Amino acid sequence: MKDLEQQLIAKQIKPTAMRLLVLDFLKEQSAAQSLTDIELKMERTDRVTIYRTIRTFEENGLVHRIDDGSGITKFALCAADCNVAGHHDLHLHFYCSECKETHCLPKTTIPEVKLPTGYQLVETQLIVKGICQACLT
Amino acid sequence: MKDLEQQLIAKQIKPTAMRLLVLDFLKEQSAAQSLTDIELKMERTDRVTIYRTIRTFEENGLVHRIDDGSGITKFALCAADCNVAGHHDLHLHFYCSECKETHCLPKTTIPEVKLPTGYQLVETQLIVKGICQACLT
DNA sequence: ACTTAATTTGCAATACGATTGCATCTGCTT
DNA sequence: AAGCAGATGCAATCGTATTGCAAATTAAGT
Repeated sequence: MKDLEQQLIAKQIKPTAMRLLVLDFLKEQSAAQSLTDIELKMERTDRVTIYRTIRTFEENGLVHRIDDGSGITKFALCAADCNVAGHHDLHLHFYCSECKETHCLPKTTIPEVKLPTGYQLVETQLIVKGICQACLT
Repeated sequence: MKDLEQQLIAKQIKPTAMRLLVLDFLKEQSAAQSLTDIELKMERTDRVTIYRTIRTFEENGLVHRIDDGSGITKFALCAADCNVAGHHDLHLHFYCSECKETHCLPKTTIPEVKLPTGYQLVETQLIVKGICQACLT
């Protein structure tokens, strides 16, 4: 548990019991989780607390928000080298229309986009939909 | 008005008064519109009717749905060469964090993405966030 | 340990977009 | 003109996101 605490402290987040539990939970997940996912899969939880915990995590650059087009916001732990200032998702997200799970694909980089003149780019977000490994077999 | 009717008929949509009004409205917009946008900007409208009208348009490949990450689904007319079978957005969408408007940038094509083996791609969706021309000046 | 101040947590309540059910209306067919 | 199918409008519901407030917990000082 000590390492979880350290991880929170490193991001200037006070390590409360709840936060440790949520962080621990998120670490075990391979797919991005919605608030409802977390609420249902964890025991003895209050939705609002999860909501605020995740929001704190997000503000401090510990998790990033993913909008995979399903209409439900999901969250996943940031990579170790994420920092608060620019923790935009530089990797793409894969949404499986079969199992409805969303996975981060950090290995796959986002190709650079050239915008028409006059547009100033701040963030690029790439969602790829298809069928994932597990569902293909 | 005749051309609007033709446009609906060409997509196998029965040209009712409501549908002509909505199509006409959409044609005048430069930015993608949410249901609420349409409801508020058009007069004498019922949200549900707009909802179903837009859904019909979408199913018949007349408009496409845009999830720009704002949490609110928006819609825009498809380009002329869209067809029902594969009217996935092959262009990218630009979301201005200043004016909150979402514009289609049909001229800018989506770079090809190479997925890890085992993933089967169906659709690619690219949202770029930043500041648009109008808001920069 | 004890008190106090500041966060955090949990419950209730609200806001809002999306969606459905159903009754009515409209327009076309016979 | 009657009948029928689809379109429309209203009421109601669902689910997620979000806020207010009081109780509980944590951190800090004595």
